[in-house]
Amino acid sequence: MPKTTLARSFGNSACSFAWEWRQSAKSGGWFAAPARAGLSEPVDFPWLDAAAAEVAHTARTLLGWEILAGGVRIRLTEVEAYAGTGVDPASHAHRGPTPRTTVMFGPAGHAYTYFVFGMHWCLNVVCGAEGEAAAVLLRAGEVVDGLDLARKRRGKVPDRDLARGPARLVVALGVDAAANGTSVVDGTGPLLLTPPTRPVTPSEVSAGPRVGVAAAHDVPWRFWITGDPTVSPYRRHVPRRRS
DNA sequence: GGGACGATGGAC
DNA sequence: TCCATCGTCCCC
Repeated sequence: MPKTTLARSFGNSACSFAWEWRQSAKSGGWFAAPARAGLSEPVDFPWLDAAAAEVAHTARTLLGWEILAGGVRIRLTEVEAYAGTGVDPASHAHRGPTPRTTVMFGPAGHAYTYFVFGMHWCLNVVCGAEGEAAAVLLRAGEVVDGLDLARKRRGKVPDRDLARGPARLVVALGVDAAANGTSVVDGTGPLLLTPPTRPVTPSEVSAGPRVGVAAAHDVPWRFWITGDPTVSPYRRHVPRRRS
């Protein structure tokens, strides 16, 4: 499936909606506000292009979609958008392709997994045009099926915490590096992404800065279902203490 | 080849 | 608030 088709299919889903982006004169930070129906999406980021903005659109339309793996089904409640080379300084693909980010530059609808802090795995869905290297980080969700299995994998934690955070979500799904580069849309890999059982409406969605990123820390490309208990807490980037 | 640091999570 | 722990990537 071509990348552009995948992105478009998300946009045409039941949870498609339009937003507009503005910069607050008071705080200087970016925020997103719902736009009138039928209004095309304005792109206000001076350092972003239209393709990059489409990643953010794809990310928020993924809320409510369900990711299935290893007998556990998770309804996505929190995601983040990351754009490609030379566009988004917070993206792994920002400086161009590397061995690690090869998958990001490949076909849409494939999983990009990466190892972080020497101990955790995180899961992205590649999207956008071929070579664009855009991806959506799956940050959190609600376990809607395979609860016992998820509990077994995550240990003794409250159910709301089973997939409350990108690394926790990966553990609950039981996936690792083996999923890297596999399709999440055609059933040939360990992961399968399916449309919402409970659609998410625009009024339910909040947007804000991405968690823990140092660069572009004010870009509101984190999207979550407002008030959902499975959404992870916001934490700003903390610079490493120098020895 | 060295070293700084991270799209985190869990213990205090 | 602190820090485990190691792959990645920049830089010398």
